[in-house]
Formats: sequence, C-alpha cells, structure tokens
Amino acid sequence: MVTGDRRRRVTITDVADHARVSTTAVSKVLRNAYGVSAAMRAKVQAAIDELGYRPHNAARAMRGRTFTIGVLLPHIRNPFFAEILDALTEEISGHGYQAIMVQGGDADPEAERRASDALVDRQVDGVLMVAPACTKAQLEALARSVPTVVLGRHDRSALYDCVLDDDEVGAELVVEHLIALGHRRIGHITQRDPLSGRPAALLQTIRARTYERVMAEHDLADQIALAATAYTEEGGYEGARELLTRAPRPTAIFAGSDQVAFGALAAIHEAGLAVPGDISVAGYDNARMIRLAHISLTSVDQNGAIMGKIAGRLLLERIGGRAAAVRFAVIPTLVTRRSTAPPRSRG
Amino acid sequence: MVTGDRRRRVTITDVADHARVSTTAVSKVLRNAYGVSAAMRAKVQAAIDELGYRPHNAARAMRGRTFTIGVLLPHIRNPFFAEILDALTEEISGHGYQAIMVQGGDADPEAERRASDALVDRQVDGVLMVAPACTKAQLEALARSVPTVVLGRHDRSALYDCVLDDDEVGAELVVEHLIALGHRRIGHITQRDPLSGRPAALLQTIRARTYERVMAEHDLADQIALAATAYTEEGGYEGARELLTRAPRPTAIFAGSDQVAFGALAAIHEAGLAVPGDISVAGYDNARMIRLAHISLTSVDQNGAIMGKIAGRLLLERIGGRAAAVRFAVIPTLVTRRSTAPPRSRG
DNA sequence: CTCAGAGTGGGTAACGTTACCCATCGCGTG
DNA sequence: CACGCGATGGGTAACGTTACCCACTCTGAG
Repeated sequence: MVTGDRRRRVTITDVADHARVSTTAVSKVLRNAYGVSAAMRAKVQAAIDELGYRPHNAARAMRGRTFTIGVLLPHIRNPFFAEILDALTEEISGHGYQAIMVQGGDADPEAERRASDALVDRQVDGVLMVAPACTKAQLEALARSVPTVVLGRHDRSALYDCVLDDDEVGAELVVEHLIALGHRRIGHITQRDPLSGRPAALLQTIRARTYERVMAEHDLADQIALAATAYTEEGGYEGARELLTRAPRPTAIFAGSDQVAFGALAAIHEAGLAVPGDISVAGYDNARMIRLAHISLTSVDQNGAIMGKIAGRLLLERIGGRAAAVRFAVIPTLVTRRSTAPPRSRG
Repeated sequence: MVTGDRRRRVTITDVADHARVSTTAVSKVLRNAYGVSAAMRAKVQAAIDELGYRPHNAARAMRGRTFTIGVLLPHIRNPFFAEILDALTEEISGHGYQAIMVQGGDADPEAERRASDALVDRQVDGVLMVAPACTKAQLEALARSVPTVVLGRHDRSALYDCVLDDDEVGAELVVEHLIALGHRRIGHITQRDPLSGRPAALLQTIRARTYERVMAEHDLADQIALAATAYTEEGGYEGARELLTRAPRPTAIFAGSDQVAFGALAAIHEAGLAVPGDISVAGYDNARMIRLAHISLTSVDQNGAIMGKIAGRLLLERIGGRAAAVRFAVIPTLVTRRSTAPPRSRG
C-alpha cells in the first residue's frame, strides 16, 4: 500500500527496476511473448503484484494493442442490446480484453460516423457495430482501418464479418403463425428508412419484405397494411394508431420489435380493444420483460447471448490475423404466448 | 480523397508540413491555446480540413487531455440511464468531449472496480459513476486519480461531486400518496444490500428507510412489509409474490423502481388480482414506457435529463480545475396514473 | 533612439510502451 | 574442439502529441 496524495502512476520502468530486469523483459511477460523463462516470469509477476502495476493503455496504443473492443450501439434503450453486450463481455474478458461502448444515435448516419471515428481515434483493437444505419461503403471504410464485426445487418462484404439473425425466417414464422390462426387482415409496423438509398440489408427492411412476401404467397397481397414509424415504443404507438384507423381494421399486428409491440399494446388498449380478443399482437426479440404474465407477448427469439458470444470470438480471430470474412446467422424460433389467438369472428 | 489500401493515419506533422508551419503551431490551434494569430488559425484549419486530420487520442493521452469522459453504468437495462446519458452527451459534446461507457456489473463491487480501472487506464479526463455499488473509500481513491462525479448516491465527500435525486422526498411522496388514498397495509420491494457494510448512502436504502419512517409517522409501523430482492423485473416479480403471501395481504405496493413495479405487476396478474382494484402499485423513475396506456403506472419523476446535464457540467468544471466539491440534488415529483386508487374495502 | 514587454511562432524533450534487432550463454553435433 | 543454433535477456528507436521554454518582431513610452 503506497501512501501520499498525488501519486505518480506505476510504470513498466518501476516494475523493471523493482525486479532488477529490463523493461523489455517486463513487456514480454505482460504480452505473453516468446523468449521468457519460467523464473523470469515469476520474478516479474511478483514485482507487478507487489507494486500493483497496471499497463498504461494510452501508451500501449502508441505501439501495440490496447486490448479494447469498441462497441457502437444505436442507443441503450433496447434491452436486447444488453444481452449481446453481456455475452460479448464474457467472451472477450477471458482474453484480457475490455469492451467500451459509444452511442451511435438512432438512425442518424452522421452521429454514427462521429461515434465510430471516436472509437478509431481511441485506438480500439476491434469494433462491433450493432445494427448500424450507415452505408455498406462506410462500414467497409471502417473495416479497412480496424477489425470490424457487424451485427444485425444482411450485407455481405469481404472486409468485415457479419453476425445476424435470419430475419427472413423470423418474420416468416410470425406471419405464418398468424395466418395459421386464421388471420387475414394482418398489419405490420416497420421503421422508416433513414437513408435515401433504402439499403435492403437493414433488418427492418428484411422483416417488412418478408411480411409482404408471405402475405402474397397466401393470396393476401391485398390485405397488406404497412405503417412505417420507428423501432421504439412511440413508433409502435403511432403505428398501431394508424393501422387501427383502417377500415376494415386489421385483426392482427406484426410489430417489428418488442418495443414496437409494447407501444402498439398501449394504442390498442387506449382504443378500448382487447388483446388477443379483438387484435392479436406479435413482437420480435423476445426481450425478457415481455415474457412477464401481464404482457405475455408472442415474439421471435433470436438468442442474443449466442450472437454476442460469436461476435466476440470473431473479433478476437480478426485481431489475431484472420483476413477471410465470415458470416454467422442465428436461426430464430417463435415463442407463442397469450397475445396471439384466432380472430374472434371468421369470414 | 486519398486512395490506397493500407493508408497511414494523417498526423499533426502532415498537417504542419502541408500548412508550412510547425507542429507546435498546429497543436496550439487544435487546443485553442494562447499565442495564435487569426491568419495562422485559418491556415492551419484549412490544412486540417483538406487532409481530413483527426487528432490521435492515444498520443494525446500521453501528454495532455483525451477529451473523453468515462461513464460507468451498472448495466444498460435501465432506460432511465439512457436519459442521463443523452443529456450528458449533449452537454459535453459542445466542448469537444466524447463519452464512453463501460458496464460495472450490477451490485458487484469487484467487477465495478475492474471497470473503473479500465477507464482510468484508458486515461479518461473525467469519470461519471452512475449508482455505484462500491464503498465511499473506493470512490475517493478513484477521485484522487481522476475528476469524478457520482450520480445517485447520498455520500458526502470533499473529493468528488454528487448529483442525486432527493430519494427521501420521492419515497415520501409515494408513501404519503398511498396513505392519503386510504391504504394502511403498504408493502415495499427493495434491493438486497450487496455489501456487508450496508452503506446508508445507497438510494435503495434511503427509499426503504423513508418508507419505514413515513409508515411509522402514520402509526403504521406494524404494517411495514419489506421484501428485499433486486432492482430488476425479476426482483419485482419475486418481491411481489412474497408480499402477496402475507396475511392479510397488502393493499398497495411501493416498488423501488419502475422495473421492479413492472415485475410486480406480472406477479399480481398471475395471482388473479387486479390493479388498482385489488392492489395499488407505484414505481420510481417515471421511465418512458410505463407511461403508456396499458401500464399507466404511478411513479416518481426524477428528471434524468437535468441530472445528466448537470453531471456533464460539473465534470467539465472539475477538469477545468475546480477543486471544491459540489452537491446537486434534484427534487422529484409524483406522477399519479391509473395504477393507484383507494383500496376496495375500508376497515 | 533605446528598451521593455506584448504578441507570435518554433524547437525539443518528454509521456509509457512495444517491435526490432543484437548479445550472450549453453549445449549438442560434426 | 570448433561451430552453429536455440533459448533467453536487453538496448533502443520509434509511436503522435503537448508543455515548456526560447527567439524574434513589433509597438510605444521614456
């Protein structure tokens, strides 16, 4: 225990002096590098423990690795992100890595670029982009300067790895489920596209397109009712209000995410309608809270824990030198609960 | 637009060469330092823009500021944190600062220490600790090495600033509200204390103590019913189940947070009871989602936006050199909604 | 006309770490 | 016995930036 108020940081030189070896030797021990005897390792480790030394990250960043993974999230309002982050953290911390997060700003490509720049400027060893709203070109530019894994987009690129949920399967499960229950007038709430380019790689686009496709396959193309708002509670509220004004009213709503479904439930309740009596509602993400009894929302589970774990592993591999791009898709499953049921009156 | 695949970062030297000035001059412009003419400033700025230069943060960290604020959150599952973070970001970004977040691990002092170490190692200019679970001594140790603001704790320290909600006022508002409605058997769900020391500075402790005090003041000390679980949906669910087994059953539950209240609603629903018919429920935080029609939870609003903004300002001031400690308390307000009502049968 | 002092710009030595290279020591082999 | 080579440890030059100090040029007052 060192006393004294304004104490200088313990540096690698202090450790080297204390162990009577060179700074190079200490550095080798720290990095598990080649050319260190067991005796040397023990001696240095003892000095490190005794002095309470921790490597200075900024200094490391000047020469080598920072042992830091940057995670860019659109925002921290979606509990699904928490599951991904927890799994990622667990996967990388065993290898001495630390995750830092920055907010990208929902569907704001400019803010997102600033945020990813911030990570690059802070010299992270790898970046995980969670559901980014920017263009593929921007992602590739990023991937050129730092190992990159993109989560939740359907792009294919030779420069970065992808971890994603097979949103086509998920959306199909929902729509087929609703149709099998007997619904014909099924509405969908999706996210307004942020970019003029309308990148077909965005998960909300896939879900919406699949909804349209499955509807058409069942000869229900004329029943398609899309509300384009946002993947938030507010978006769900507005989207549902809009769908409820249609005549005839939909008997089921496929919400693009659980948050959207949550907002939709509010609008439905406010309109004096019952779930699932008057309207069935299904979400996407299987967030923890929607499982609870008073919500009990039918939803698509996309196993965020596995996605986070894989994303971490892919990042470590890329940092380790892998150049070939990898794509990993989770196959989602449908979890039916009490928010979906056959429509009240047929025909 | 520079081409070439593996391109080197643009450095301050490149900018200096391009503008035909010294690196010192460029550095001065970057930092808005004294001793730069308008002509110099313009010339350097032009070179910066032309080359697309961005300062290398790690290099800065070796000598001066990193223009980075570290935010330690227990987790990212509480939407209230998002409000704080948004306001903080807005406040500091105007001054060129960027916020990075790390997860502290809920109620795990060891994980929390690792996380705050990680921020210090990454040479952040200031740290915002949101609802930390560690001891005051640990916070003071941190504050000795980096400007620190603590949000959501009631400690008083000469070494760091505090931003907090007056949880005593908030808890009082809730309990007084329930009593005024006619409730006598009022239960409370709180968080089990993580530390053996039982720091009276934790917000959950304040809320629980205030609940007990107000109950006693109304001669309801014998009606006190405490369930100690966790500030999560699961904690609320378990806590409510426990309280519902008591005989006679409480007619109202004051949940320590909105998430807790949310879980409690599930347990109440599962037990076949109605809210507020059979049981009133009140939360704390006034999270956005609980305002929605189908939840409509009575809650305490503690204005996270102002707290985040103030926290940012205090950090900037501390980085600027202020040494005197500051304490800023927000006075919360009660927002009554449809989850609280008079008990069904009096007496 | 001299000189003080403000205003401006630059030279340089750090900051803590690692990559690269070299020196040394044993030991086994031709 | 000489030689080569693997194993080990160390010396040193970066990495990009800023703090500190110094040099030079004006301007205006004495």
